[in-house]
Amino acid sequence: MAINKSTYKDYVVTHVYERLQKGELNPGDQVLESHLATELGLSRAPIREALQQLVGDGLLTYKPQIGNFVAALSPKEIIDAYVTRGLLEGFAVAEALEDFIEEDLEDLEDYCLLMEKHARRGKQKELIEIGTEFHQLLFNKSNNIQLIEYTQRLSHKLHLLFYKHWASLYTPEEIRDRHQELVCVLRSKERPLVEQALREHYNETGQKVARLYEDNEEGE
Amino acid sequence: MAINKSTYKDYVVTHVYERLQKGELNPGDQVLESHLATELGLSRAPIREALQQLVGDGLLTYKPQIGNFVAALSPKEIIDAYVTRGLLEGFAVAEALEDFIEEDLEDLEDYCLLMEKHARRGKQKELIEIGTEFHQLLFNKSNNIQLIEYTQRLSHKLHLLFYKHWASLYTPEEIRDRHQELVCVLRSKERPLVEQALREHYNETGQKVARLYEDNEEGE
DNA sequence: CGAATGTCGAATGTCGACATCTGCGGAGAA
DNA sequence: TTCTCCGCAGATGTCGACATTCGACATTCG
Repeated sequence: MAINKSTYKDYVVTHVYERLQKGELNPGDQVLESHLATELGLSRAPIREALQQLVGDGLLTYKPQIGNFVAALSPKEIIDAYVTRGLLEGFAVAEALEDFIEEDLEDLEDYCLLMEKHARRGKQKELIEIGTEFHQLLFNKSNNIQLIEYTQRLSHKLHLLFYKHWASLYTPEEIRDRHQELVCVLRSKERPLVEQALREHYNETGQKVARLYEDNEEGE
Repeated sequence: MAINKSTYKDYVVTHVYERLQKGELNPGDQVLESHLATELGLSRAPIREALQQLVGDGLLTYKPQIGNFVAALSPKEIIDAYVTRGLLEGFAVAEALEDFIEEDLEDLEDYCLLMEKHARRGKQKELIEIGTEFHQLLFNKSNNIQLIEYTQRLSHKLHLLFYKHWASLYTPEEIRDRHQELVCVLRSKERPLVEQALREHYNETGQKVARLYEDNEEGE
């Protein structure tokens, strides 16, 4: 696990991340403070702080006097989140368009091939890791702190809530082509094209993920 | 103020908002838990929860083992925040372009005139109120929950940190014209134009606000 | 006299206990 | 039998106290 920098809060946050990734916590589940407290050998204070941070990140929803629950996004909310992600990343990349040098683009192309390879071999974990790094390379070129913060948050939220589906959405060829096309558009250095391409990249994925959750209607 | 729904946390948050609006809390100031606790007659627990939420909203910055401070944005960060605001609101409006009916546009034009009037008479509070409502009308037409959440948050942050300058940035005529132009572009129903107009609307303001903070270099 | 160091006060981090509220389940009456 | 009401766990909300860490002042040595 990560180094225990200063407080227990980050440790608890990390722990919940892992529980989410392992699928031990699923959308709609209640996250009990006392349970986490005994599990980690802490009091409820640092647990509560960690949960509050997770609520701020959108991973949990908080109902006063009742508790915290793993976010259960409706199909519409899933699409909304992905659309917003596309908007943010598209703009971030467009703003930093001039900073992408040939070397960066070649690295990105390498990632495309790597993703295809991992997808073919069913190495889901590696596939997702490379995919995440691909997009991090993109929006981290921006030097707009505010923009990066929001993009990072949203990226994190989508990652933890939906990463488990990512390997089943596209065929290995599609994965490669979709990302390869982004690199091509980047090469063109045409700002509007870049923004549009990234928006559609995420719109498409959002639609697909949302379709997986079509039945579960838990509106309020 | 809003109804005190259930817990003290929201009460504390509201209290800090008011302190910020009254100028009793300024960028860089440390926000002491114990001070707030005695001031409100509460223990530190609900205070800490409220402060954490404010950190999540970007109004405070948190330094482990040291404390919470009112966010002191550098000029660059101010510009970044406004640019991001323009991006979000521009997209939100563009997405809901078809939902703006003539009546909405006329309401918006009324607001333009009202803003000019209040500005002329030095009614700062009313001016800001109408200005906020103007932009709320814009982005609240969107039905993208995720987008609205981020826009709302950022709007709130900028409001509390910089609203005090808003009346001194533009002349009454400029205020009217700037917003009138937004309505005109809205009328054109041209998506790219609308996005671009709102981006520039906020870019301009961001530049102006940032200039006010050019001296205060408090890097870390 | 200036700089490094020891010590003290204060603020945050954490804890365990109590107060309050929610939801469930059983007992009793129509 | 079924509906209603009451009371009981168990969860969150809040509190006061202790532990730990940071910053500043005072002291001491070069």
